[in-house]
Amino acid sequence: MNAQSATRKTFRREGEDKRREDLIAATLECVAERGLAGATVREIAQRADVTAGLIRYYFPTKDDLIGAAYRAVMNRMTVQASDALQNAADDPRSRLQAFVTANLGEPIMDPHNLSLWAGFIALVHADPAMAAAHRDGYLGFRDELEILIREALRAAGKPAEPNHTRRHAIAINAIIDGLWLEGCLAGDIFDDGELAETGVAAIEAVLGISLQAEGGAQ
Amino acid sequence: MNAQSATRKTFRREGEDKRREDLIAATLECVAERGLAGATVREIAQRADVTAGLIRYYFPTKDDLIGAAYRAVMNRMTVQASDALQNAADDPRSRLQAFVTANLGEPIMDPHNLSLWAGFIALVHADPAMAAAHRDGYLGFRDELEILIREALRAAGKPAEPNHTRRHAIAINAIIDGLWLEGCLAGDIFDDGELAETGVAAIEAVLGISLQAEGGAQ
DNA sequence: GCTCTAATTATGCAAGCGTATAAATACTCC
DNA sequence: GGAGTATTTATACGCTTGCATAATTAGAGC
Repeated sequence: MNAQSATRKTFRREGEDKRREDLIAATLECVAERGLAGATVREIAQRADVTAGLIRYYFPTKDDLIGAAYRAVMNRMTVQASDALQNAADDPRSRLQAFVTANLGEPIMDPHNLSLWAGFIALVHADPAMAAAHRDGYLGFRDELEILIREALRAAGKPAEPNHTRRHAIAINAIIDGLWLEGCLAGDIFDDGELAETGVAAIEAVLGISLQAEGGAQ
Repeated sequence: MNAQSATRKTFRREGEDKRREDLIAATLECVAERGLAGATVREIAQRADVTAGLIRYYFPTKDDLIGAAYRAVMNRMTVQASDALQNAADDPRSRLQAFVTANLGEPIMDPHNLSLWAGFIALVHADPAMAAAHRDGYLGFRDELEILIREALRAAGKPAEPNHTRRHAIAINAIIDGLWLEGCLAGDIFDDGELAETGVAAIEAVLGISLQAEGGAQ
């Protein structure tokens, strides 16, 4: 009978970094399409065009891969938001507006990102390490936001005491998170850009300033 | 050898409603403690002091049980928030404030609720039935909020056009959701009542009115 | 081109999963 | 108090999962 039926899979030896990235990317695809439960080692491997065993070669356990994927997503979102700042005007108010708008638009506001994020958040309660990772990310985000807020207030000629900026950062962080959530969950029931507009308007109200560079304080 | 070693489990026949509730409660315990992945039929059954097969007697499939549990959580939170309204003063502004404060305090703002909610949200993207269930819940909450907003604006002598109240409902819903999230995830880094205060202040700023009954419009 | 090694494949296993189904039993009704 | 039935237990099956490990091979270095 066919002597060469079971031919062994040919393969290339990739660099360690490249493989890791590919595996993480494949993981994200799986999670995006069928949720965390759909991200099995076999499915991930198939999508990365690799056999399942290789995953263990790069990640001690599946949870490590999942954790790496989580960090990758969070990092990606952070980088994308920072990119928006790079391209923003110099005026602090414009920068804050750009930051908000970036976080409430593509590609950050995406159902796939939410699925990943939610899947991990659900684990935070059970896994202290994951909880710490999350808290760091949250505080980092809020600190970045607080700086933007302080500078925007100053540019508008308003006082920016730590007491107030902390509270403002908490509230504005909530606005961004909440709108991001709404958009990810049911983006189709909102007009294009509606959430970003709503967010900017709400933030302007909270801070009592306009985020249009032209407009002044009060 | 011991003739009576394997004694069959004794049991009581419970009413249908009671059993369903018990099974849902057991499911919520499992999800809260170890995430959705920890909610296996066997674990749930054990916690409800019942054998696994019984679950299928009340729920055609495990997914049905999970869906029922999700609806139960959402319903519970909604009811708790509505209860707060029942006990609130008559003034529409007080009512809105009470609603916000209730959503940003115990027992609604609780890590367990977040774990449950997040675990389910992660499924929304993959499961259309769950997505529909969620959208209904979300829109119901927002509609209730929009009514409170409209009446608060009117009581303060401000115009309340549908265009504006819709936007306000979106923004304020985001504030509540976002702060709820922050509180659930890291309640210990906030002072008692800080999040509720922050939320009320932000909402007052967005609406341009005071929510203290004494204070007037503008 | 040969050798050596690290990267990759292939195979298997034990555990846990959801579900199906038959046997047992607690309760209801007469 | 005996019969009948709806509820519950018990058992088993087929799959899938994550993980381990042995066998292979691509590519680097000499």
